[in-house]
Amino acid sequence: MSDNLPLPSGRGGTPGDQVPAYAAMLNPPQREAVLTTEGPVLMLAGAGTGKTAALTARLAHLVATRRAWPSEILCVTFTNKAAREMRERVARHLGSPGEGMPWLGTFHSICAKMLRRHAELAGLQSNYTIIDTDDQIRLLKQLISQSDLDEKRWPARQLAGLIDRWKNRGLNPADLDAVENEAYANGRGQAMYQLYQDRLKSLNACDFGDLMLHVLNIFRAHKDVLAEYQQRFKYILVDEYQDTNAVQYLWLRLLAQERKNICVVGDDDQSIYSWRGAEVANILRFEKDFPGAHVVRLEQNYRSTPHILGAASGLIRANSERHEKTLWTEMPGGDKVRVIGVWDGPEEARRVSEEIERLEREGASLDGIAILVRAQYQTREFEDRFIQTGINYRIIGGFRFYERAEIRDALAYLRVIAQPQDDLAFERIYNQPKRGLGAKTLEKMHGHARATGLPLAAASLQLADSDELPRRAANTIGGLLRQFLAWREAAETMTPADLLRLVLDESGYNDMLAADRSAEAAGRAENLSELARAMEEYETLGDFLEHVSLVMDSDGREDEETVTIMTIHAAKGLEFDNVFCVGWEEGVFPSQRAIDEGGLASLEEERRLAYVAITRARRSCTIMHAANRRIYGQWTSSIPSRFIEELPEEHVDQQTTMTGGASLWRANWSENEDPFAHVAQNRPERAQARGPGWQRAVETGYETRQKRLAEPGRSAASFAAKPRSDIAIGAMVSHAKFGTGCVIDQEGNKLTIQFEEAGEKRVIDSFVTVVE
DNA sequence: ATTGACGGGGTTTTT
DNA sequence: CCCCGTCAAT
Repeated sequence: MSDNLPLPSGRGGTPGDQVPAYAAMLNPPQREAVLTTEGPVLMLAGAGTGKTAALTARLAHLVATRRAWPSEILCVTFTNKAAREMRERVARHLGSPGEGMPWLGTFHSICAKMLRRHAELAGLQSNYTIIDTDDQIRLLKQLISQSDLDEKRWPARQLAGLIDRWKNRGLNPADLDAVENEAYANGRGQAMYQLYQDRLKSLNACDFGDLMLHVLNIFRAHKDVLAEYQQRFKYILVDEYQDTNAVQYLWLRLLAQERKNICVVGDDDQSIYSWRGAEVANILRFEKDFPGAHVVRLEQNYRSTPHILGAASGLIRANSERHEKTLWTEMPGGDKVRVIGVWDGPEEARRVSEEIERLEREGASLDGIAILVRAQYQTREFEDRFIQTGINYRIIGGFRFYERAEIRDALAYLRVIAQPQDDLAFERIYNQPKRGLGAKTLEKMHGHARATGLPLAAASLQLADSDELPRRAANTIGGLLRQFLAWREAAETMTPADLLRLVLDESGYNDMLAADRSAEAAGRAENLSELARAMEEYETLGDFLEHVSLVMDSDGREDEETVTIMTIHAAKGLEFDNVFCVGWEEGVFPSQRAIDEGGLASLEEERRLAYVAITRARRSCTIMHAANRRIYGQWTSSIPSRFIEELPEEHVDQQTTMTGGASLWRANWSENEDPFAHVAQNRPERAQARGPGWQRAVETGYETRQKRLAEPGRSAASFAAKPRSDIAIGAMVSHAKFGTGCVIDQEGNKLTIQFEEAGEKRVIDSFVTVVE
């Protein structure tokens, strides 16, 4: 730290030198990370150690001290959320809102921007389309069947996965070796990859992976372009460096190698995306890549209580490949991490909802509560329970807004307007709404397009003017394409939002929804108006389309307080006062796949995931596991996750409340002979004693049963729900929230009801009354 | 060109 | 178990 910059001393700072606001709140290592501006810097920032604060302060510092203009700093994040947050905080520091930093964004959005400027160097036009996985799969399916391959044997998904991985590694079709080539359809991997790339080019389109790969290719082939960016970016900052993949790493290395002012921030313990191509090795060998790198460790945690931190740290210590870190906190007190064993999944959900109600009574906000699951399917149980008890909840993930069918249809119309070569989009909507065009017509259109080399839409127009098609179909196609011509003209003068409304009207899409009496139609129409509303802030159609594919996320934020249910992956980077980690059982977490395949490495990734989960908690963390769970319809008995056993005993409060007591545990476990056999294998020294987790589970089993029996109404009714005798299928019932409706299915105490207003819902029978 | 029966597959997914 | 995509039948 050789900089002569004002450091805060005491309250006031050195005389005559005002402490910059951005530096005032920083601790010594953070300040070091901010002030070491020149040369490579590796910031190892543990969970909750204020790395975003340090990063934004560094940005502010670079600008405030005139080392660089905002436009000369490249700042890369992984998520739009992170980019947005960074942008806001920097603006606050610099006191200047507005654009400010043109090169702050996600890897993909920055590459998209670069690619727009140099599209021709990648064989594209600058208005290229970015296709999503859905389009990708559809395209690949076409190519596979055209290549006389059996899509059953060689699924498009598999090929898509391979291509994605190749792109993540920076490999073009020509770069594949024989082994890679063999990976698909007996040595046709390379050819199919090449075919796909050619096809994309002719569609003037690229996929997500291409955004990085094309730019990397341009940098490699055009030194002048690379040099321009190397000159421009005086400083480079990278967030979440542990999540970078090979192509991103290569891209960064090219950009940084001239000035070497690159600062990367990350935490190898939070690397949870290796299955998506992220390479922890990037962060582990940064010092080798950039000799003389300055390493700063942020270890003071500002988020969690000592017990939460202790539990998480103890757990992660079981991993082998990592930068050793010692997180500490000045925060006082707090409860131990609670570990609660329950009988089955429904009881788990019930316990969590009871705890949430308790927290509410204690004055906690629902917004500060999160339920973290390993996999999406686990959300179901909680959703059911929260509907029943009326706890506001929201599930993050699942389908995103712009992945819904109606949104994708609308976007397809807009894409065809913006980019007539977009065959994929045209194909999606040529018979949506139904126009009486079928596979036969499509086939002819494709054939003509291939024969003439024209885009699908243009070829169809020609075809419509010939006698190749039945008159009816020809008229329909001709009419549709004339509409597109008109819309394209309208796009010149209209705002994108108005254009969308016009298109939805004139295409008959709105009519189709209006005619649809099903429960979802109203919601779809609502989504489309929301889409139009979201478009209001964009000036051109092109802007909007890029934002949709790259930036738009579906934060349908509501004003009501809600509990958040989400996967651990989705929770990274977030924090909550009270966290419930559920489903900590072998086979669920760690997942069966991680246990079966991938060996130690994937188990360690699961453990990092567990670490991320626990460290989301500020004040309380509760870990749950069930003895029985229904997986794919089969009831299976399960044993507590090995991660529970790895938590340091002094930070854990075991509260197993197993219905039926320890005898049932043993009964369940006996099928598996020795539930902790793996522990014995991995840790010979514990073979006799078993782990503390096991001990705790057995010891507390009985006592809590007594408690349970003394508490009527809390028995494990959850797995013996009896249907109400006064309700049968066909009955008319009334529900306080959803109004009246007709019972269309009855399963135990769960009813599926077709409500007159609210559509089809699943509710619990005790919440309805019989009408008439 | 829309409907029903089957069979297969079913982690995580920032972009 | 349940959702999906594909196929055969109206």
